[in-house]
Amino acid sequence: MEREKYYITTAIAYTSGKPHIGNNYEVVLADSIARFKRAQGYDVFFQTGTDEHGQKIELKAQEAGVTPKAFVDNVAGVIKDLCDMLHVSYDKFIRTTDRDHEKQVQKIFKKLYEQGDIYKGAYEGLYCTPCESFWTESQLVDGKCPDCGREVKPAKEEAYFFKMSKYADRLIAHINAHPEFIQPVSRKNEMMNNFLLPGLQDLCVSRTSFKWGIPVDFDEKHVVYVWLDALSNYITGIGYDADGGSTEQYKKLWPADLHLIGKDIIRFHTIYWPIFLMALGEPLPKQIFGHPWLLQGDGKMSKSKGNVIYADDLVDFFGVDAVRYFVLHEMPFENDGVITWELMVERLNSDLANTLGNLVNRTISMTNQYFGGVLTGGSSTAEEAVLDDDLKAVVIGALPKVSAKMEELRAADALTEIFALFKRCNKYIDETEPWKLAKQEDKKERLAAVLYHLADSIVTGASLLAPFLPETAEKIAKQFHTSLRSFDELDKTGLYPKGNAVTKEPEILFARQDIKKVKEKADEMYAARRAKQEKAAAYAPDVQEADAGGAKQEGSAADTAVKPEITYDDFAKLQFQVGEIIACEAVPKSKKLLCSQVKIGSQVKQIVSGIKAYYTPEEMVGKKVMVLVNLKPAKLAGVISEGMLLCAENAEGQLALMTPEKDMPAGAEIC
RNA sequence: GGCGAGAUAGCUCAGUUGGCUAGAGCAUACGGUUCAUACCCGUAGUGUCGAGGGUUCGAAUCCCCCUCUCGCUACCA
Repeated sequence: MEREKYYITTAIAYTSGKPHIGNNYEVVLADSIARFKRAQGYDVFFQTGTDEHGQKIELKAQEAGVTPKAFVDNVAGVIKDLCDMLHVSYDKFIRTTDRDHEKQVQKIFKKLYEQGDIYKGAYEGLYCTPCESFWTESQLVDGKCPDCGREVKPAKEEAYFFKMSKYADRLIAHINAHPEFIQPVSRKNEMMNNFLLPGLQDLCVSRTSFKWGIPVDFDEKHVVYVWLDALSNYITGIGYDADGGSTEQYKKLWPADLHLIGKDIIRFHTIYWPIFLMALGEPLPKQIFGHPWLLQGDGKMSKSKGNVIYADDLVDFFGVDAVRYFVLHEMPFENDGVITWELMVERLNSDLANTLGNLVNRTISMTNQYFGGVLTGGSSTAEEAVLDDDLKAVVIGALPKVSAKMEELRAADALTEIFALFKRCNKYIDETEPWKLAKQEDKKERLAAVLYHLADSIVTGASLLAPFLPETAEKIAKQFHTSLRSFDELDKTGLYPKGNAVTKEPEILFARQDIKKVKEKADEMYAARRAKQEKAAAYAPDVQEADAGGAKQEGSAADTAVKPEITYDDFAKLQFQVGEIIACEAVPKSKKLLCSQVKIGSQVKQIVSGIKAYYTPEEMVGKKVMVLVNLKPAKLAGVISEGMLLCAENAEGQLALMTPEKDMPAGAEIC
């Protein structure tokens, strides 16, 4: 009988830099699901990989003085190494720079173009030449450019568009008919209310502003939009062919059973991707799960502080399985999880060292002390066996419970169920008191039986644990000189071979850690990293933060998108002056806006700025700031704004007002 | 501003269609035990179930309103 297939994917990681631990969560969760499904007997195919095109990478490479290809080769290598280090059992690691992927994306683009879903169009309509910007009717202020107030005229810039609206109704129907399609369900409403029900805009699926992408083969000025490129990996990786020559593997695996992604890219996966697939005439993936994030709790993670936690740091400190356990256990289902060194140590000590490690250790130790390591099986009276039956019931009941949790993708709860089994074993030891039995000559058989049941139960527990902590499960089996069991044997007890001997030298599975020492070590590591960073500020893609799952913020503080060169005349059109804030208040009905009265020379202008998150109205007053004064007035949240306060903005979007370095009068020209 | 989610023990959360003295884990205290990684087992807790009002024999659970938090989205000149 042929086994049922299960195709699972993660988002492919964007190769702009090394991902931190929060990003590795996804691939560990996917791995646990994949391993669990394999253990359940499914024919699993697990794909992960890297997303390597886009302007941001082009810029990063430029900055580093290397070719984009060299840049992504490096980062993709780092990402793959992290996967391997975390024992991620992917079947395929796809890169969007793989030749066959690129070729298929070109074919897909062409196919969609030829059948009319992609059309050559333009940024419709109203163009302001000096600003080099397109505007829609609704964006105009008094029929003129909202930026400079000049006339706009109808114009076109060539680009390819995808007819999203054509498929919107079908997608809405599909989502309504398949409540499990978008998980967690709360995300479904967001997609419906924000995008689908208001009406989908056609999506621009090509770019001409940069080169690092897959060229449109029939129109080489254009490269394919990164999301069309990246999303296609799920089918190109398993042998899809747009010309109808898809492989047997593709026919078997598609549609995917699960796309595991971060909650930030749900929109691309639940709207654009399904519509692309509809256009290609392919079935939709069965389920898309947008998981929450694992955030660093003790202070903001930042490159400059050097306190970003990477998976390899944690592995170095605690070992692979402790890290896997932490990210799986600490991540709830819908809310973001938190990672701190304290929490990490707490979980490790409490669950892994105390409950599990100590259980294995004490069982083996007693077996050695009382029976020279041999588990004969022993025998019990009917009265004694009552305790055993209770233990066995828990052991046998474990697999169904764990499976039910995994069915809902609740890995954290599944782990809790497994640990309930180990806790039950500890309790069993207390109930049976082997050390007392050991002192009674006539209880030898009972003692042997107790230890046998323990060993037998622990091996079952370890087998359940294997998808989550593969290395630990193997270690446990090895200490009992046996092998892990397959899931279809887990409804039985008494499988441990009688007469078998356990190891003479039990190994500590997880050493307890002291939080103070761990913190000290972490601080040392941060300090060392800062020092190293200062030295090599230039080319260090492996210490830069990344956007996991293909999030593409164009440009960061360090390297923002490059704007076209301007002439001195262009510059001279802008008038900057020093302004003094004489009054300031929050704009009602607005979350981010402050309204300031700014004295500039003899006049006072009212200026609205989106800086409420960074300045209180009180601290604004009295500040001398840099003002763009000849900006056309505009209404913001119903309030007139007659200029712009200039700020510096960092990668996190935090703002700082620009002030003169020496005291200058309000109204002083900035030139 | 629009849409949505949430506010329960010190911490993280569970609480099905309203029903007996509101639960789990971790942390804390006490007791037991000693095979074991100062470990394990047991017991004990404290909670105005965010504020107020209403429906009901009865509400953490339903309705109204308020406060706060969060998510998506728009805006952020």
